Amino acid sequence: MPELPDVELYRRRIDAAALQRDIADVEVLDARILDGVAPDRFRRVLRGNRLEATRRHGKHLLVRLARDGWLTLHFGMSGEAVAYGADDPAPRFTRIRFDFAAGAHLAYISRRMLGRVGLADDAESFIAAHGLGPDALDPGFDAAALHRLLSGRRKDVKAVLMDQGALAGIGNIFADEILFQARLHPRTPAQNIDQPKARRLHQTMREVLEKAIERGAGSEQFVERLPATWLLPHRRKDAPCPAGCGGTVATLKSGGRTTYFCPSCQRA
DNA sequence: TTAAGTGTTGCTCT
DNA sequence: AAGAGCAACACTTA
Repeated sequence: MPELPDVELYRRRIDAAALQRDIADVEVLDARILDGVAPDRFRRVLRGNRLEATRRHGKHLLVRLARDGWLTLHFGMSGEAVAYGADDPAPRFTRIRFDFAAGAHLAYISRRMLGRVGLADDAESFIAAHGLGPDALDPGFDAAALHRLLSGRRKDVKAVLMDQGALAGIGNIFADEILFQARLHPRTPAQNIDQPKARRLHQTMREVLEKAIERGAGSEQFVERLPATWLLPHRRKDAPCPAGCGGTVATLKSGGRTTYFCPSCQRA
């Protein structure tokens, strides 16, 4: 379930349960998940090491190691990081298991195998190498920066929001939610968004992402904890518009992704 | 049984 | 050149 808010939850899980503990062993259960590093080297680097600090950039989670650089985690469409107790079994679809000396475990889970885990020398160069734009919640990424980003582009606003090279962290679900709450049609050409609209979009973006983090995005109960006025709990074709406008939720395809929106309150 | 899915990359066509 | 469309990746669920 990993977009920015979900990855933020996984980051906090690691902070709470895995930081500053000696790594007794690491088991790579499926080597296909490793990006550019052989399982034996991965294991050698991690064993006896410690996770010192976490940092999130968009949907990427970067973990500084006590020695030898950074561990990089990306969760694809069906990934998760879960801490669990010494005597508990590893969750289903665990692809990498970290065993801490004190007995606790950390599981990197990826159901569809679309995530990637690797090692990097340096967080900044990793971000640059992946061509990532600023994190969507970076305080420096303000309304003016968003407006600048949108202004030269003919692409749909939704496509820009989801473009990790433009700004990092937003995927299909949260792009729909942000545009719904900002009352913008997903097909609006980016360059048609003027400064006041960009300001509103920016504020909505921050509110949605921050509220999602606060309500536990990535956890099982997340959707139930959301205000009923959000689109997310009503992502079904023909559902009544949760804003109460009287319209019905419709779908369209954008970039091969299903887009949910309310045609009556999100005018083009 | 078929299809669709909270991501990304790489290719093709315009 | 920018952008749209599509397949591929792997596997579950509706």
